[in-house]
Amino acid sequence: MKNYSRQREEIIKVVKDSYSHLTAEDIYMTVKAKDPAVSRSTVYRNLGLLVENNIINKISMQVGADRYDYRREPHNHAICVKCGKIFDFKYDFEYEKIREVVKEQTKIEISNNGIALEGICDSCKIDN
Amino acid sequence: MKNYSRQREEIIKVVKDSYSHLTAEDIYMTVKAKDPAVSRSTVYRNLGLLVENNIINKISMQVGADRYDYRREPHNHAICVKCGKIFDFKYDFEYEKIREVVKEQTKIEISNNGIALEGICDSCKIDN
DNA sequence: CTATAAATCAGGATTAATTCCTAATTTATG
DNA sequence: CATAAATTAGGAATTAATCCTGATTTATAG
Repeated sequence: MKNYSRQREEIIKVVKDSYSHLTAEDIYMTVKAKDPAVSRSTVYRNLGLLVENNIINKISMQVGADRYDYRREPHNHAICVKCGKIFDFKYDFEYEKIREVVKEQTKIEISNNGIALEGICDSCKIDN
Repeated sequence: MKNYSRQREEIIKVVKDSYSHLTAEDIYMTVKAKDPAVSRSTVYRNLGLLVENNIINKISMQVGADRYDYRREPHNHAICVKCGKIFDFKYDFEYEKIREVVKEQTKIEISNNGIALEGICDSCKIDN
């Protein structure tokens, strides 16, 4: 992340402007609409850099491709492991305290911007 | 999960006896040591069934293959997104209350057996 | 028991998502 | 303006997981 690039700016913009949870492919298609020369590897490389620099979050999924969202205020995700739908939910976790406890017990510096939980959504429960 | 199978029993045993977080490949290799005829697809198919039936947990990773662990008392995971190491940690989450809140807000029936957080572990922080 | 149906299997082909590689281009630096 | 550093496009390669087919095993019903 040392030099400016038009492509990276556009990728950030796409993720920032979307309030949903996009896949790399979604982002690639959207950027490509504006800049047809952009390549998939540029999208993947930049998404990786942006995650490393805590500008966006990566959500690893049990089903389908990873998702990305722009890092705003902390919020939580409930993910359906059948269809991959992601819902935001509110819950008053003590993020700071959790971070400290984890650091103390495991030496891991947590980067999560919320807590992700998994289960089965309503419509997947019906048609099983 | 209607019929008995020797292969499935052995897969359960491997996951149960290991107190670490195994990949499908780890499990395949261990089962194969006892039963050289077992196939990879049998391992994948059964792991899927066992997850669906809440006998084991699947941990989706930002790096490398998914991991599996036997479903014992609830416990939490801190995962290094660089090297993929998984550490257990203790924290007194109100699992039941969280489950209710998520159900109410999102209609998702949570299956998690604990909470997973991500970050960078000590040794990955040093050699970056 | 034996016949039939249902579930499971092995082995390998296929797919999906991501990473890696290379030579060309762009951006920063002095 | 010249050189070094960062980034790119495009496509090949890799990885993990799923899917397919015909054979085998297990359960069920007579």
